[in-house]
Parts: sequence; C-alpha cells; structure tokens
Amino acid sequence: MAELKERIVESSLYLFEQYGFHGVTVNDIVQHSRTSKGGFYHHFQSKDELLFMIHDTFITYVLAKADEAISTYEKPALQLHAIIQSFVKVFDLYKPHISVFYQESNYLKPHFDQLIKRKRDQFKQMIFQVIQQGQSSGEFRASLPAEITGMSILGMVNWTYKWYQKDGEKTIEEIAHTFSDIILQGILTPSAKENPQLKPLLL
Amino acid sequence: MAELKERIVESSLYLFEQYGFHGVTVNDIVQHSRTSKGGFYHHFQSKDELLFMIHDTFITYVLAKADEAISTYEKPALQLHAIIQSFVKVFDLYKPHISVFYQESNYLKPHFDQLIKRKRDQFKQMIFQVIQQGQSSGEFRASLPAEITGMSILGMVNWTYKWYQKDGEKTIEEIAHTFSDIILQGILTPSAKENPQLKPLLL
DNA sequence: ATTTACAGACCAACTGGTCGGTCTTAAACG
DNA sequence: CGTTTAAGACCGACCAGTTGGTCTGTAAAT
Repeated sequence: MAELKERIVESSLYLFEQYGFHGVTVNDIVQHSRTSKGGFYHHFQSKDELLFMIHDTFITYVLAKADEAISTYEKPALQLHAIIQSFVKVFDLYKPHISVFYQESNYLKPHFDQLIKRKRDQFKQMIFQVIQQGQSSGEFRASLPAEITGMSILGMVNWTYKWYQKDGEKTIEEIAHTFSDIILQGILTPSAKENPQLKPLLL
Repeated sequence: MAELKERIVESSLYLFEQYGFHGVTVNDIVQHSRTSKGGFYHHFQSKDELLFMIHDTFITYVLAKADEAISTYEKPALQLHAIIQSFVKVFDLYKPHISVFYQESNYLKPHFDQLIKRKRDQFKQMIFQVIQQGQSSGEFRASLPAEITGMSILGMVNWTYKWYQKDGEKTIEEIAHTFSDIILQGILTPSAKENPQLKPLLL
C-alpha cells in the first residue's frame, strides 16, 4: 500500500544525487523504481513536488534538532555547540537528500566538468599544504585534522556567494577580515598568537 | 568585432543567476542579448561551453591569487591569511559567475521555493540569536559581527555535503567536533575559555 | 460497488543545435 | 586608388529528439 511511493523516493534520491535533477527524467525514475508514469503521478502532482518533499524531509529535521538544542541548554556556548553537533550529523543521516538540494554543475558534461574539477582540486591542495606546513612549524595547532580544517575554510568562504551583496551592509573587507580572524583564532597555537608578526592579523 | 560575445556572456550571467542554467534557454539568451541563434553558435560550440567559460574565468583567477599569496609569504599563517583575503574578495569581483556555478534549487517553482526558504531562514535566525545572546552574556567576543559569524558557521557546516562520505576516513563525530572546536576557539572570549562548564567542549 | 493504486500508450510543447544565406571588413590585386 | 575577393561575423527559419504530463483503463482493496 503506497509502498511504491517509497520506492520512487529512493530511486529519485539515487538518480538525482548522481545526475542532478535535470539530468533525470520522470521516465528514468519510473524505470529505475520499476513502476509506471501512472503510478508516479498518482503519488506526486509533479516532478517538482517530489523534489520539494526531498528537501522538506531534512530541513524539518534540522529545525527540530536546533529547537531541541536551544531549549535543552541555557548557555549560548552550549546551545551553539549542540546545534553544530546535530547540524553536522544530519549529513550522515540525509546526505542524499541534501546533495540533491545543493546539486549543481552536474549539468556540465564530463569533459568540461573534469577541467573545472582539476583546478578546484589544485586550489584545495594548496590550502591543505599551507595548513600542514603551519602544523609542522608549530604555528597551527597540530591537534586539528588538516583536511577537516581545510574544508571548513573552503566551506566558510565558498558559502559567501549565497549571501554577499555588493551594496549590502557588510563590506567585502569586513567579511574577509572576520573570516580570517575566526579561522586564525581557531587554529593558531597560543604561542603563535603572541608572535608580533602574526598579531596584526587578529582583531 | 566580436562584441556580441561579451553581450552574450553578460546576458547569460544575468539570466543564469536569476533562473539557473536549466531555467534559461539559448533562445532566452539570444533574445536578452539582442542577437541570434546563429550569432550564439558562431561564438560557442554549445550551451555547455558557455557555462564552462563562465566557470573558468573565476577559478583561474582564484588559483593565480593563491599562488601569489604562497610565493609572497614565508609563514603559513601569513600565507593562509592572504589566501583567505583574496579568496573572499573574488566574490566581490565575480559573484555572478560564482553564483551560476553553485546554482541550485532555482528549479523549484516559486511556491515550493518559498516554503523551503522559510524554514531555512528560521534556522538561520536561531543561530543568529544564539550568537547575539552569547555576545550579550559575555561568552562570545563582541567584536565579531554576529551575522558574518553566523554565516561562517552555516557555510562551514553546509559545505560538508560536498566531501563527507559515510564510509570515508573521517567519522561524522570527528567532523562535528572539529568544526565546533574551531568555531568556539574562534569566538569564545579568553575568560569564557576558562569556564569549567565550557572547557570540555574544546579539544 | 466504489474508491484507491497502479499501468502504459500517447501527445503537445519545447529545446539545443543546424544550415544556407547575408552583411561587413579588410587584405590582395590590378 | 578603385575593385575584387575571401573570411569572419551574424541572421533566423527549421528540425528532430526529448520531456513532463494526461487519459483511459484495469486490478485490488475495503
């Protein structure tokens, strides 16, 4: 009874994650889930509604968890910690859902896609190396995993495209400075923070 | 002479940013840039190639800047600082290009799009509030702009979908812990870091 | 007997891309 | 210096394939 619906969602997640929303047709979904056009449109008004449901699943979850975190703790630091914990863990539970949501670039044909990815990897490697060298030289805390640290920088900065506005309240300098400060405060060793050469980088 | 090409790129950026790659047809582009199908395909092999060129523009730039940063400075902390600075500033220069690259969800029809956005905003507001309260209570450094701090958390965590793998090297717990540590080290005031209630949150 | 769950042939609209042709420009020529 | 010529820039009607969605029909469940 309506088991078909779940099969459809499952297949969609699989296909969307791999080929992106626009790279997958309703026919593909129907075929992969061994059903029919009729079945699909019996359960979903449109291809868009299916996508919406995928989104809604995990967003609803994240919200509930954040609510919980805030009402459980008193201190902001504890609240924030709990929010981050649950927020991150959502990716373990709903990675396919989320990937579909933020899907992009899968519309670049393999040839072009490769070219772009190569350059992006290069950039990532450069950041990793700087972090590793910083850890070797004792400037950066060696207790932090370099890869995760690197990805947190990439994420923090890349996300800017979502909210930055040229004529908005925050200037690009202020943003750059704040990011840099948070990261450096977070990864510099206590002694490095006292280094007169590095001190000016911090607020 | 070939001025048309620039008009096409400009129009594409405008349209893609607003409606996404798949929401814009070659005809739309041609119309908006007051040219023709013929003109378009004279300058671009395909719609994909146009997208590729948009991507390549800013990625090439970022790479060059990072290279420069690394060769200019010796100390990793200074290198990292310079990379972050230029990396962030790219968004000022190439926001449309980058938006197109990371475009998604614009394929959700307005109705559904609104529903999703509402929940996401709610989540964002919760984070902002926690940060502000932390600043008021003296746990968090008040010198950091709350919005930028909030967005840096959102970016850092949301980006996880791009690299996290369930069966990868890094467990979700390790990732959550690292993120939380970097952020808290970055935003807690020195005195709050000594608070015995908060100390266990840090590495 | 009526509603729900599903099937699959069918269609209308759209989309990327093609192709023959025209206009402009500037070098080559006489 | 005027004319020919060839290449590049640009045009727009046209096409073939594809896609989301519909519609009629059937089997099962209540």
